[in-house]
Amino acid sequence: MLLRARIVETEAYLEKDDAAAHCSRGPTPRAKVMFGKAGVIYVYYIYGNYFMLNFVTEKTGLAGAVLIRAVEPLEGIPAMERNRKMKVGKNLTNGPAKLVLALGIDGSLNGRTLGLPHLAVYEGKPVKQKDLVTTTRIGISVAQELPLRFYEKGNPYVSKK
DNA sequence: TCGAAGATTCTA
DNA sequence: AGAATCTTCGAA
Repeated sequence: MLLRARIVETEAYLEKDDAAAHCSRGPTPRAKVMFGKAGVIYVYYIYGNYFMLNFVTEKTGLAGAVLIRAVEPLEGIPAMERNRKMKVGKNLTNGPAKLVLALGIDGSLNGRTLGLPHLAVYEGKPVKQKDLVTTTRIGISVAQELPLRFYEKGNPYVSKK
């Protein structure tokens, strides 16, 4: 079953001067994959229930990742709805834990490199410059002032506060 | 070891 | 507005 979706909201987590990033306290057991090479998948477990999907962005030895906060479903939507196991409507993939569930992702992808058959990223329909909105990040208690959240203006699958 | 906090979501 | 739920990490 092929599932496809378009990334419409992301947040960046940096190595330097970003206390909200898991890598800010060095390569702990959890955060060490953030110090790997670009293109590695970082999936972590949080709040006793959810997985979050990130892609490592910096070269080996430097830390950094992009959190995928929301996607627009394109193909395999019935399967995604089944994966969510509840009534969802437009809430199918409009949040970081929701999209992980819809796409059938779990911790087994952590540390693996992007690519088929498990998970691949391709260049898709670009976000127009005028529709690219930059704001502060959501759900963190430190470094809240950094403008590191990016989303497509008007897209119904962007997460709500 | 222990305890607090957490890149959230759902229900009431 | 608050609970659910358990891993992670730093301090003791």
